[in-house]
Amino acid sequence: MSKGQETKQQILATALKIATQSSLDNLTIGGLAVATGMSKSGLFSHFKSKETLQLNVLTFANELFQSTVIQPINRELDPLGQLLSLCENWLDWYENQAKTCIFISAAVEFDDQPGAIHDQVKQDLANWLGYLTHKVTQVISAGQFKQDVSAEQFVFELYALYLGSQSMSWLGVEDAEHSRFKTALNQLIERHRAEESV
Amino acid sequence: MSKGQETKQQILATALKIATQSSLDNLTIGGLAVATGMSKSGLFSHFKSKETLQLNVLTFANELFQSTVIQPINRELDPLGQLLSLCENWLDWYENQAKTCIFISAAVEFDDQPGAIHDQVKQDLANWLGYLTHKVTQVISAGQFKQDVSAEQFVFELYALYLGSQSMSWLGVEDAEHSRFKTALNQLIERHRAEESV
DNA sequence: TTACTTTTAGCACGCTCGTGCTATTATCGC
DNA sequence: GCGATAATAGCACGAGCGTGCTAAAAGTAA
Repeated sequence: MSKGQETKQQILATALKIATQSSLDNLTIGGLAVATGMSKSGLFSHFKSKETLQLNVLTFANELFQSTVIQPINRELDPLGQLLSLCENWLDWYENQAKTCIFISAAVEFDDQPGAIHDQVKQDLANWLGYLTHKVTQVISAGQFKQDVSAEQFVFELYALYLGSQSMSWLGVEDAEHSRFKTALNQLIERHRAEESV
Repeated sequence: MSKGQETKQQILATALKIATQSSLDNLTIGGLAVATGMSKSGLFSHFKSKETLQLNVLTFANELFQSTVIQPINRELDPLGQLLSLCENWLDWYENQAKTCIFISAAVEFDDQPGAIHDQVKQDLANWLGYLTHKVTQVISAGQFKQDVSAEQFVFELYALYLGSQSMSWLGVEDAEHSRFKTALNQLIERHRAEESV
């Protein structure tokens, strides 16, 4: 990797940290330059525009999400085990970052603001929910969930719980162990579990 | 009401619309001045700072929330009926606005940004969730929910569904009738309903 | 080492923001 | 109607933003 690519990755790591703590559109070239110890224009020349920078941050976040949430799940577990493992990694994701998920806050911030970033965030979220749906479908096929379970409805409720847990922990109501989330998740799973597999 | 108070309310109505469509901290004095047809400084003198303006917008939103969501519920219904009525009004709230709830987006935008607005939004959300919890407690006391139901856990799940519905409809997955939300809400209620009241 | 390319810094620009100051205009109690 | 008070407009400021342009420095291959 050339020197340029190297510092570019380092810039993006810092940018992701800032964008997560603050927000993707409060991310400022000048602020990022200070945080990385570079000059504003030196940093800027890596990305030809702020929008490109933001898109690169999203790509960087995606790669990190892939490698810390999706990739580490044990493929030898049964489908339900994989789903549960995925949920744990997913919780860790927002816990290890600044208690917020950049995709979710970016979705809120750019919901009204059409453009490339809006589209990208939407795509990223849709991809992730699609992946979850795929996994739930596997659980159903494996006979661990009832056959008439709607994977889409299940994922909706799961995703809702995730959002709720984040919002509640921001309010200082949800505890560090995500008790409310886990209680609800267990009930959600028990409700859908096939009888013979209980 | 004096002329000043009158135009101030009108400004706040416009400001709420903008802040809901866009966001509370993207709300700009200049933009609001154009939207109301006033001069920047003329508008500014109503509020001594931008922060005061934003706080006033929150107060205005609270009053509107009170009068359109909380106040209209029929007090003669039984507790569960009141809770359901509340949920319907709550759905209408974010549906009638720009498909987003200003409190929720403000909570996301100011989660990292300490200050008066952060505190106010947090307080507002906590108040609302507290009110919901109070209502659920009444449903339990009235014997319509099982006696061992945790009102806090119930409200957590209800609130999570609300967030989920909003996020999903932004993604274009949830339909206009909030099918996923309503399906989940029905199940949530049935799960907690006392046997003898089914 | 040399020649070429890539990476970085310095500087300036136009723009928008929040906010003060001063004057003008409208409102309202007497 | 008049005089005091409140509301509004005009204007300017300093700061921060994204973004170009040009030169210097660092990296890289021969």
